[in-house]
Amino acid sequence: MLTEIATAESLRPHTHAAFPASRKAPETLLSVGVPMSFPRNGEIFAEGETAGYVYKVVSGVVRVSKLLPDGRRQISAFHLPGDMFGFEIGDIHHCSAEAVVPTKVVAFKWQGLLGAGASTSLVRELLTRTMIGLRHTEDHLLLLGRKNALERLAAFLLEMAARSGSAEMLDLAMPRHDIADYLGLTLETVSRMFAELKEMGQIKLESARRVRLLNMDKLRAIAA
Amino acid sequence: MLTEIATAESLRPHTHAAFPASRKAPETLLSVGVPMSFPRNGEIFAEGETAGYVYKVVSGVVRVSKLLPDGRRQISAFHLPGDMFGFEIGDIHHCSAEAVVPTKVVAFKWQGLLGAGASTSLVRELLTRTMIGLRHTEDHLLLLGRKNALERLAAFLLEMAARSGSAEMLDLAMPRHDIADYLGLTLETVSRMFAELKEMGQIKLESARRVRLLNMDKLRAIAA
DNA sequence: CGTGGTTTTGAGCCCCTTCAACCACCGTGG
DNA sequence: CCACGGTGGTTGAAGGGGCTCAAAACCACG
Repeated sequence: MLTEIATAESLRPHTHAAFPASRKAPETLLSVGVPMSFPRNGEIFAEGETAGYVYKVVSGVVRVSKLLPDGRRQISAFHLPGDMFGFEIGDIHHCSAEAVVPTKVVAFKWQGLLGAGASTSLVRELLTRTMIGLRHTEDHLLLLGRKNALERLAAFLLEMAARSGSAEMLDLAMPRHDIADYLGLTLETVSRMFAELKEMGQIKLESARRVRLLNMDKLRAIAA
Repeated sequence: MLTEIATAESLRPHTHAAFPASRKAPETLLSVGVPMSFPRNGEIFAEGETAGYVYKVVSGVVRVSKLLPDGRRQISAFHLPGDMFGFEIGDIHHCSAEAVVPTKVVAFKWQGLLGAGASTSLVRELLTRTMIGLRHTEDHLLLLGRKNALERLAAFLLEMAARSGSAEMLDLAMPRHDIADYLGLTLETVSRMFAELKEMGQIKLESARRVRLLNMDKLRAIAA
């Protein structure tokens, strides 16, 4: 999937560029890929900034969020290795993106991908990825608009399990506050719902970030 | 292929083809379009159905929604004339679409649009439209996750005003129940927020569906 | 006029938030 | 080795915003 981009990516070692513009692009098929790395909570781009690049996660976790003027925050997605993010219509980012943990990404120039000589298959690949994002976001609308706190947390745990190998043992990269801003709750409520799922015998908390899912089917029933 | 849709549609009790199935669409890039019309609350497609077409609204209003097993509903978008909807990755619809009022749409075969000979400009057009949908949905996530009832209704009125010519006089096509399912509220709360905006002197209700926006800037401030 | 669908209004309650305190972990330095 | 501060997480008590349940009002249409 996305072979042209993947090729460009694998051709290049992961260096620690501070900013895309600071590196020269090599002459390859789609040579605009630039490896970058960010520390925990490092800002990849901010709402209102000039766009121009799309990003692919190599390692780590990225959160994409929007802010209200008074500081209320909504995280629209967590991105894991292999995911792409940063798609914009105009030249302005209307979301911000930060590294949840130390993270490596590759940045691709949007112009390079969609320029005059862009192959149909590549544009179609971008279309597919955008549609995947749209589907995920629409599912999340249902969660935020209509599910209660327990259902939201169950759905979150199942989503994370599905995306990290579907193992019963789950390592969460993000703190309670991020989970809360993703699920439209407060961190206290998230903590209480963890406790409630534990009471119900559906999960076991090895630590705050390590969760064992004891009964995925039951969790699916709870997630509604 | 032109008759395929018409035949499939006419099998459903509450959908009607607008024009004779034999009528050919003009020979343009989008020459596979089939006009269809639907009565109020007519089902355009349902969650779980086989996909294969994308739709463009000609007249009327369409709501796209998702359901939970117990009947809770979330409307992800209202589509007005000129909008396109029905984009799917696989061959299964994971949303349903219905006409809010008597509505005319044109259906395009997805295969026809993205087939072997598809032009890059057309694929790019679809990409842009999908990205517009993604941006709208992400904005709506913030509304559902973090805004209170009054802010949600103010944002809704402004959105509708902006999309229908930005006039101060607004004609809402949809009932309170649909507005509620779009905003993640109950219809009673929506009604109460209408009353509150009226109390505040921000709107005037000519009738339940006809709203005069008295102070757009103040409404924008309320919508956060 | 009735009639059915839609909208408004009222009263009580509950889920989640708010505010606050406490705890658990961890790297640092005396 | 333990005191120490800082971050992150849990737990408790109280309050409120939106929901539920209920009934009345409104309106288009026969």
